Amino acid sequence: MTPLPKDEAKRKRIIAAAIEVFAHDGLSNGKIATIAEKAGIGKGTVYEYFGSKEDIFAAVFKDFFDQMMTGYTQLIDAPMDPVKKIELVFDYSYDYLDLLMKDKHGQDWLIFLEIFLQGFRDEFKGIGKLSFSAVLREVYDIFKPIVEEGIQAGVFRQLDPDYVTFILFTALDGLSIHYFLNRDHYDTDKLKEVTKEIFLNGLLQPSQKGN
Amino acid sequence: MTPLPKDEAKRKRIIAAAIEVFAHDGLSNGKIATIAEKAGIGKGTVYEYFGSKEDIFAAVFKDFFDQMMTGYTQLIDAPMDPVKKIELVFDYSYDYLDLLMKDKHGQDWLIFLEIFLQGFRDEFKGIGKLSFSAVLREVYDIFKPIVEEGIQAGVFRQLDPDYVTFILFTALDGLSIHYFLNRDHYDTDKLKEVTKEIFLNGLLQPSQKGN
Amino acid sequence: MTPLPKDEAKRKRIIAAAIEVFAHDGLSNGKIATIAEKAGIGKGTVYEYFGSKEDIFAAVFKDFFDQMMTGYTQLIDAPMDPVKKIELVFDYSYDYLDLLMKDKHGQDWLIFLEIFLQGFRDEFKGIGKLSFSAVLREVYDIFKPIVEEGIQAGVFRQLDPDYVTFILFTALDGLSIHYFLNRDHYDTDKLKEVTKEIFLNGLLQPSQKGN
Amino acid sequence: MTPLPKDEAKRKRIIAAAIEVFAHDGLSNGKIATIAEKAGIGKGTVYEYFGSKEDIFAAVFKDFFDQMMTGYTQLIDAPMDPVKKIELVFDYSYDYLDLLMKDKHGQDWLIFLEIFLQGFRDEFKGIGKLSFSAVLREVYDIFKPIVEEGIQAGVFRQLDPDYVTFILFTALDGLSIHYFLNRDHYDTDKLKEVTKEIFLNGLLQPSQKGN
DNA sequence: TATGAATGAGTCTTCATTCAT
DNA sequence: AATGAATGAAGACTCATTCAT
Repeated sequence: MTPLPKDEAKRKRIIAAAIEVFAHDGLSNGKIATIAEKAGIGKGTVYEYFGSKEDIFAAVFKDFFDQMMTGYTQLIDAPMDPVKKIELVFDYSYDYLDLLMKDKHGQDWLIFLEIFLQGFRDEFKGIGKLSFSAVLREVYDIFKPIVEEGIQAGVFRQLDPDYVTFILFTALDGLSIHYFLNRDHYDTDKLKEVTKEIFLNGLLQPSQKGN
Repeated sequence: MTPLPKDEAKRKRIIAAAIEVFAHDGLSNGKIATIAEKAGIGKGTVYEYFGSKEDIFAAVFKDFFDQMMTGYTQLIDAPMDPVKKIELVFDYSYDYLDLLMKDKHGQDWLIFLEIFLQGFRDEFKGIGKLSFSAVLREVYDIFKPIVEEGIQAGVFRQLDPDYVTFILFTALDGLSIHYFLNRDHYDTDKLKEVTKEIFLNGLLQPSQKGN
Repeated sequence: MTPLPKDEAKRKRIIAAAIEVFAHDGLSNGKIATIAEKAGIGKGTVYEYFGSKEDIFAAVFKDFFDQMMTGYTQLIDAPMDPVKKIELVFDYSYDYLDLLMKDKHGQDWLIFLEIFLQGFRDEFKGIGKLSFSAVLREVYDIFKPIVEEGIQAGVFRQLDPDYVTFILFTALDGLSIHYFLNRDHYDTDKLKEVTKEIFLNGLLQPSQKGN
Repeated sequence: MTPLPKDEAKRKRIIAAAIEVFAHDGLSNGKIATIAEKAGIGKGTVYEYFGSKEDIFAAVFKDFFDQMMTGYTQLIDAPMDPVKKIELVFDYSYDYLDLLMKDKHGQDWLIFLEIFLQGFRDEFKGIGKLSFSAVLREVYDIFKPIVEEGIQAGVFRQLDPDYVTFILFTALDGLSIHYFLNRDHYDTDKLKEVTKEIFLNGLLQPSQKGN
């Protein structure tokens, strides 16, 4: 169904255009015609690279997802003590969003949520091809090694690592979204400090305090 | 344009139907005709109560928002020490979602996000009538008194209450969404415990530990 | 799927317009927009009466079919000796086409063939909802009683009535189509005479000749 | 526009592919891309051999027409008495269709009708390049010599040969189409017998009976 | 006040055809 | 001569909204 990509650069251009258009107009309101125009190609050409609008959603999602995860996995895979990693993870979340927003189309990030929502609904109805909840759990698991390492080293409180990971990542997710929506109203450095103060103290063994 | 509702019960029925329909089909795919049918009225009648589909979005949003906030404000206004309040706020978040999901249409909650997204996009484009970021900051502020009280009483760490509030609420928001999407995979009581363990320790003065 | 007809007269008007349009432009090339325009209604209204273009094909087919068959069945059900009936059936075929062609849109008749062709192809592919070969055999059977009566009365040759019926009707069908395509080149009365001369002599017992 | 074919074998392959595709999908739904693929060539190459889709229709029509007529003309040109010829013509019609249907793509025959229909419509609108009614009359005329010979020899009834020819051929055409659509329901040999019984008796002088 | 028939702007998608390689 | 990537005109169908009853 989905045709094989002939020209990878053009495919990227379509995805970039799609992100812009969907971010500006919404998933439903974003028109294929606009995407084509913005990508500088004919309307029909879009269908040489993607089988349908929905396929574009999927590609956009994957693009965003991969890009975002790359940063985290690099952090997590680095040889470093878990406390430092946690700090970096939090810092990175803010920095990544700042980096995004420096870009002309930083707010494009929001369609990630919209695609996710739609995908989740489809999954719920049994229509979806992708299990978004499974994707989610995969994401949590990326952070689990840090937590496990910290707990095993006796640096973090002795809590169930699955639960701690869930709480950490999802809190971080909430933080990110709202920071994204409100970044003008907060000082990033101060926010970073307070965030780390709260989460590290929440996480660390009492004896470790003073860190 | 939007005529005053003559029959408040019917208006409620339309909103309820709209929530169901939008939750199942999405904001764009949800049809006025389906809403009318589910509400047991004629298609044209919907327009006697709402000026447009977008007005229904707004009404649905307000309905959800008010309902959700009511619970929190009751907690917050109660005479109680701030530590206890924070605990209750976290517990309530999980309980509220559990309560929602017991209902046949628990997942309807998700459209809240979708409406928010659309509203935010409109705001960004300067089209929106409502400032969703202002709404957001109002929400944060609901929680600020607890934080301020705790800090002033010397029970919470001496941090900027605005920042603490932001972090607390937005973390809670992330927690809630992901709990909603994954509640089958976690034991609620255990999750409550670990959540409170982390956040309270993150919040409380070292001397208060053991509380 | 197919909505219930609200206004039977309007439904008829749509069918009439569809016949005209399809006859002029072909099944595939005939546009819903043109049909609507010719019927004096909006494009969307067509879909209030028919679920899809294909549904219109079916309705047009049924309309034609019923109309054509009505004439034949009246003939066949009349109390009359079989020889006379056969004569009338042949005469009627020519007369009916002449009648059609007197009408401004006589050539519209041709789409009957096209719908039939498409339906038959769909049946072949297992897609079709209607079995066109079954319809065909039903049609043959309408004529069988005349043949059976003539054979039993000893007026027609002693041949298998199923085969005689098939040959008679299908020959008549070929005659009709070609007459339709070439009527300007033949004198109808003379054609009627020769047709009857050949078919009656082919059908009648030798002793009956001179009839 | 239509370039001269360079490779006659390839041209034939395209026509063969086109027949298959059109027969399976219909004239409008049959795609050039599918034809090219089935012919084992590139899409663009089709246009090296045919100027347009419509040109392919014409080529397909001609191919079919020539093939079908070849059989008849061979029969008709053979030195043989007219009664025998008529018998052979009828037999041949059934045999030819049986032969076609033994082939994997026997039903491809139907597109002949569809092309004819479209051509006739174009002729009616004054667009067509070919006069399909003229083609038709040419076909009738192929059979006329047999009829004339039989009448002149006093073997056939003394009727206008033009009319007899028209009736014979068009009846034969109807017979063929319906036989094609229903051949599973009839015994071919029996059908041949009854057909000849009826048509020969209809045609022959009474004194010739028993022939 | 309630209705639902009518509407047409709007959008995805298809595919014959072109043309640079 | 052969190709297939690119194209955009075209068309079925949807659905929010209107308005006569």
